[in-house]
Amino acid sequence: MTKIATWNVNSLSVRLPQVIDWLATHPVDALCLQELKLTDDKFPHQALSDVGYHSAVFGQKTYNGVAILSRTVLNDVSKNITGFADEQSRVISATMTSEHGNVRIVNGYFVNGQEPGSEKFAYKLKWLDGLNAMLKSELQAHAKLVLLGDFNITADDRDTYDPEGLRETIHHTTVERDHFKALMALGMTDAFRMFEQPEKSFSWWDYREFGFRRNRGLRIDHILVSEALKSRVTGCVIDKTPRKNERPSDHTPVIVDIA
DNA sequence: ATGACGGTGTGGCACCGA
Repeated sequence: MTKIATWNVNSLSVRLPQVIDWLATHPVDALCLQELKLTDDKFPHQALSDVGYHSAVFGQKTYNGVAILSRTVLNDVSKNITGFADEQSRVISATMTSEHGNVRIVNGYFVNGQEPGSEKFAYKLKWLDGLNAMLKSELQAHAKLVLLGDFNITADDRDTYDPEGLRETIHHTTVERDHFKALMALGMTDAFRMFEQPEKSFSWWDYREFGFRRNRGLRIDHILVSEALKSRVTGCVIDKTPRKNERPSDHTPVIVDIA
């Protein structure tokens, strides 16, 4: 069994103790992090190595920053989207060795986009096009591939607490969902939806207005698996428990099991 | 229509996230 997880930690400096606690109870083979909000030189390699993880890191000051933690050595690490000039540290890819042979991991902190029609929204769509192009070539090189992270997109109306009220707002627009579908069209499957799931399953809740307590959330953290892995996927769950911690991240981990 | 909460960097707040 190989377990791979994703978690937007919203500052690794603040959340490191929670990450280490979580790994103790959920000793996944790989954990992909987003929103490190720290530079490479501040990354806690030693603390994570002490609990058995190698790390590949692409950090940035204040914003963004992504990393892959793995029990086995990570090879062929690449940063950002090939062929897409980006000032922001949003993607890190690496190959992990597993019982299934090599598995390519593409870990992304997708652009938020702020508001449809804004410059940031235009950047989000261009970024998604760039990622799509990169994924196409990654899939040609690596049949067994996982694309995961904070997508900042709800895949459909099941992924939001208020489908009608939030229709065509950020994370909910048709054009964002079309870009999500375009990634799936490359041969990727949303692992979470391969299985029956509780209604109103979310991976993010606003800090404000008791968002978590009222389950006013979104499912925007996703794990997509390639065709070659799909038949081996035996489960995919959201672990809400870290959202109950003191000083939690606003996101919570998602885990996929590959038999 | 706005802000609400939390993180960062810097500064007595502004900016950003989703």
